Amino acid sequence: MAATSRNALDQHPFVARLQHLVDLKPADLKNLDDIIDGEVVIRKRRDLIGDGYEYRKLCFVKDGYAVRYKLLRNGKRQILNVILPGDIVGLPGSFYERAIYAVAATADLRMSVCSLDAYIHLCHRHPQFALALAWIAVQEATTYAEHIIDVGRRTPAERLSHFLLELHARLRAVGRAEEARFTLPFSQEVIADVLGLSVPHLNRMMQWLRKEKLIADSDRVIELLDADALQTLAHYQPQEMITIPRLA
Amino acid sequence: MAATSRNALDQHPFVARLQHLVDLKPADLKNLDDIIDGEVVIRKRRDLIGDGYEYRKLCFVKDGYAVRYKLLRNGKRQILNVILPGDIVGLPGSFYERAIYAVAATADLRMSVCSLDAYIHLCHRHPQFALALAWIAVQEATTYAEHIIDVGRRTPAERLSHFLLELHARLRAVGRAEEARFTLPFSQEVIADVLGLSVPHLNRMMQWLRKEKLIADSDRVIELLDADALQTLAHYQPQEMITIPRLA
DNA sequence: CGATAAATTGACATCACTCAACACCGGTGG
DNA sequence: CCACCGGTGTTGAGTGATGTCAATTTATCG
Repeated sequence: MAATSRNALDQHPFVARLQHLVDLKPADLKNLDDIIDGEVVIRKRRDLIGDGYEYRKLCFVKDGYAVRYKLLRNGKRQILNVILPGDIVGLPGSFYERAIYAVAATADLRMSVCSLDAYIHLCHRHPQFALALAWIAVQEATTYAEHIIDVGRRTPAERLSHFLLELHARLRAVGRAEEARFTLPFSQEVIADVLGLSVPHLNRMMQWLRKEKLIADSDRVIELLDADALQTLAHYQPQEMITIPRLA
Repeated sequence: MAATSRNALDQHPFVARLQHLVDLKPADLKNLDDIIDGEVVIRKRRDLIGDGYEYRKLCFVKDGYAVRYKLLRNGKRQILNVILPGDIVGLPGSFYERAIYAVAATADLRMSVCSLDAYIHLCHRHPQFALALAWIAVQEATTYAEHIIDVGRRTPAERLSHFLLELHARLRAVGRAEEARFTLPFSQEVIADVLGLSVPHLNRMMQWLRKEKLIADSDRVIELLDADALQTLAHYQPQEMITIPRLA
């Protein structure tokens, strides 16, 4: 796989994301490409990591969508975050003795896979990959932090607005959304489980946003009619991460 | 400060935590010690990082307690997590253009401070520090993830149980708790803002746990009377992180 | 065109919030 | 030594938001 093409990773949304954080030279990309074991495809509605299983890989999502979640005894499900192109599957699961959360594809998923060991080996030789990993983990933690605020203290309408804005920003960062419009890759059931709401109530909030002329949607295409008002409502503020300083 | 004693960091709870993750030699500790700028003390009830300020330091908590939080327009506060000895202040704040969350001491706080730049410089020379940072960020993300499940899908009683169990485990890891007993370093107002509950309701849940003989408490000393039942109730499961693999 | 998933609607019950008031404690200054 | 005060914990009454549990319509996909 490492040799399918000279620049196998060039189009990879994960690489695009990395290059936002740190300056990578072609040689670095080659190093990364060398530890990729291959490509994996997971069909929609399939579980890819089961809660409690041992897993020790990193998967860089090339295309498709998934959710990381936990199922409780009473049948309730909490989705921790949605996984988009450019994200890593296996974080945090691969860093624990056994995976603590499950991951399920919500749309056919294509990923480049490498073993965690190989990646860490690479980190020892090229510390910028270790720093990149740290940066991405911090970013992940920040996404989770906003999510805590959502379910803890934002009203349902605020939560939904916040979710839509953040999703839009993340999709836009990997070229999957237009200026004020994007295709929702998730069902209302999924979104309800992200936001800790019941499906009927989520549906009502969706209608409310439409009634208030904040969004319009048909099928799964969302249009942000008044992004400013949405941002105010949601207490949303875009967060600019610093880039990784170069060696002095 | 770097030279106050030959082993200035020996007793440091952050170092204890590091050594759980990776094998550090005395020379490594010396390297870490060398970039420490000094020690800082923050008095109880003082804000140490303000939301929106630029901050570019890492503070390793030696002693004391704090909370990381966000204030919303309507006056509501969501606490993202509680900060204990061994934790890092400045994560994730220092990785963004401007801090996104505020941090306030809830008890007098002593910390060793270094600049983020210096730490990253160290990472380039000694990649295991970069990996350690990644590991800690992943750990942070995991704590946040459990917190999402708390506020999203656990009932108030389950949340509180989960919080107490997790706090106990984290305190125990740094020698601040006994087998089944610990001193709660936070007021009910703080805990309510952690768990997304109102103070009166949190209070009632506390009473319920007492009534059910799951905990006993006087002053701020909590006794876990039936840890098994608490764990079941809370869907709590201890999470074992893997250690950072050594270079082959 | 049938089958399955997704979105929508409505009636109803209840959990948890709001807004009080009050008890208790330790410290502090008169 | 006592009065005051802020912080903390506790209690109660009332209510509205949000979940539950359907039924029903609409989309999607073989």
